[in-house]
Amino acid sequence: MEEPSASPRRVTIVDVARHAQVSTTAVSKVLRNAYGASPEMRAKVRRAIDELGYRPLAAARGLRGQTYTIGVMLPDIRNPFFPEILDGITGRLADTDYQVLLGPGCNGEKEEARITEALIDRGMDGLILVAPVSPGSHLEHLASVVPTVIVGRHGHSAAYDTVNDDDIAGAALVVGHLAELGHRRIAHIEHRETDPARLEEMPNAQRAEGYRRAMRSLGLAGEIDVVSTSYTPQGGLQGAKELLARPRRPTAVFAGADIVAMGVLEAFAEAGVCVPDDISVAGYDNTTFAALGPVSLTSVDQAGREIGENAARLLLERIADRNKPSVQVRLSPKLVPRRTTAEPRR
Amino acid sequence: MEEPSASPRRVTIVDVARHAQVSTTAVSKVLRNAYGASPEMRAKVRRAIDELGYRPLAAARGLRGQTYTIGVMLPDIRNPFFPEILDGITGRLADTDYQVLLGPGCNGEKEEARITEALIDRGMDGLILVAPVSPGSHLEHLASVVPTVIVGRHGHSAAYDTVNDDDIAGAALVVGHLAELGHRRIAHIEHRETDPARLEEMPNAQRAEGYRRAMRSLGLAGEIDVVSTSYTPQGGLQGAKELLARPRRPTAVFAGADIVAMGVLEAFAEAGVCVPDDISVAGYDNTTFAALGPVSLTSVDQAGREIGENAARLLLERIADRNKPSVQVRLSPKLVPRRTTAEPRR
DNA sequence: CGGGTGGTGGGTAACGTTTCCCAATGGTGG
DNA sequence: CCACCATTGGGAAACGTTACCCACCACCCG
Repeated sequence: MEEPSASPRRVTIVDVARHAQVSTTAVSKVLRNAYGASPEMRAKVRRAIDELGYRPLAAARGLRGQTYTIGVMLPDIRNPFFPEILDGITGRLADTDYQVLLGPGCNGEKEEARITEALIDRGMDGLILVAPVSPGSHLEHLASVVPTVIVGRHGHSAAYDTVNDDDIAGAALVVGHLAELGHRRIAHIEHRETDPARLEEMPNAQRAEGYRRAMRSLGLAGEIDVVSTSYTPQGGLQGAKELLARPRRPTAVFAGADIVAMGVLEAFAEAGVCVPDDISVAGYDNTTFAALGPVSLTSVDQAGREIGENAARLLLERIADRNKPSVQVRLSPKLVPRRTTAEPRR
Repeated sequence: MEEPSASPRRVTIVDVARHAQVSTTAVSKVLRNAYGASPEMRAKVRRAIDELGYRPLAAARGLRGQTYTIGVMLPDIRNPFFPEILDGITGRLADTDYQVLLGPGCNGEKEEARITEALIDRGMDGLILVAPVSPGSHLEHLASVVPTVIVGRHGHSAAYDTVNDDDIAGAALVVGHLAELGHRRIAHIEHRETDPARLEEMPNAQRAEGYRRAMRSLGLAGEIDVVSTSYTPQGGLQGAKELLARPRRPTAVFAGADIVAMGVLEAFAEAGVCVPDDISVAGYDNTTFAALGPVSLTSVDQAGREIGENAARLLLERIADRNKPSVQVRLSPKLVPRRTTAEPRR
């Protein structure tokens, strides 16, 4: 009696070698485009590969050489900004042998460490970490084990490359836009940052700092009003409620991220506050959500695709030469004014 | 002269064995909770593992046994419904040794095949495919190679388990709700399905079929009006424009997915059509977007978390026993009425 | 004509883990 | 007291691929 679906043993490099009447070494050389194989040999081996439908097993490759796999970690799969970055990464990697795998959403330092370790254990050739919250020392450690690119986190290291958007400038764009419309009482909702070490490195902290600086430079230092919650719709909801409870309500709210603005808009709708007639609202990230008709949220565009492309490019370069000097790429944000911001009511 | 950051060789099972003064076999047994190790031995080995900070290398494990990795493929990372499923999966797997990795977004059969193959090449112990578009024969092939669970696709097989929501019933909920409000001219925007083989299996086709059946059973067969586009905001935009151009405009639109409804709402806003005063709009999936204040979209809840939990559970069972009979789980949808649906204007 | 030299091809030992076996021990029932 | 068994431990051969090195063959140059 035979197993009904006894999976037929996988085709290996040995089968290919036998079929093509060459050595396994030769097949391996062809697979890796390595030196030492004549054109005729290459053609013969490739034919055998096609005829047998051979596919190299990443696990076995990883034991000696590379797995041709890049691990990507996104902090929050729900934030519609991150898929843009991912598109940029996969786009840049599309015509290489590399394949991207994603670690699933994670929140918190502990979970993040678990996932980065899992990615390393699974033999990733390189890591792209988007807005990681781990302390810099841990990032350095990771980078010493495997080529790494850090996206969306300021502060740099000789061990890894970084790709960033200028969040200080982005915040200034928003504040400038609102001030130009005539607003003075401009409030900001930030993502609470407790760790002093991260205070300078995280984009959320930079946006808050950019807000403060811009307010000061416009002579609005006295109007600075920051609410600390989190970069989630719930954070926006809560922040907006706090602002509505102020004795002197702000006339404009700069939410640190579009998903925060989502919560803000919801809170205002519930409270019967009209946007932009009663209060203007601006977000950050220019997600697809912001562009949407019924929302039409003023936001800041970060060119997520470009960020991802740069990250992938730098990672490939670092995989090729692990000792190359580290690179910092900084891109510039653009304001996208829409219908949630307008002149304040007189 | 020494390398500045010459990555210190990884700790292996051999190091652990030496440190604990036992054989590598013994360490392996402890790692896998296998038979043949006394409690004292286990304690001794575990101590050595902790002291050395040993972590097993998945690639090496995969060569003989398991990699303790589950591959998940989502069709569209931008559709906010899918993270719910993912949460269910990771939740169910949280206190096991298994780790989830995601294949990045894919569209089209070819891309899907590439990613599933890449996941298999990378030694996944099991696959969870969400709403795959590949032909059934390809799914059977995959399932013969590696334990597989198919989510969100009707039609079953002895080779794999399935988890579904009853899309026919869900569509009926929406149509029933709109009819009860007094609507008769209820249109539907579907995701175009060209392949006849998939016509019965894909959720989008089932929703369209459910719409038709519900219309007929309510005596509204003459009012059936289906526009075929795609499950994207752009698809909704285009579909809505087509409907607005009808000589007799519908009074209600049932979009096959919330992201489609996003586009519909945008088109209506642009055209100055008021929702729900002029036209009612309903979606499907009950995404976080639908719940949002300024949107408040009537939708159908699919219990994505529960879907994911079931998928993960079934996959673990199938990994444990590859020859167990296949299981089909079917969950029931729930209507969530919100502010985009109302009585038609007289 | 001897000895480099550059272009080919292959043999073999890793890589880190698990699986398959066998050995030793001590207890147990006939 | 002998066979048998259950328990505990380890040796060694896989798993599929790549890295390292050596052999061979022309060919060219002095």
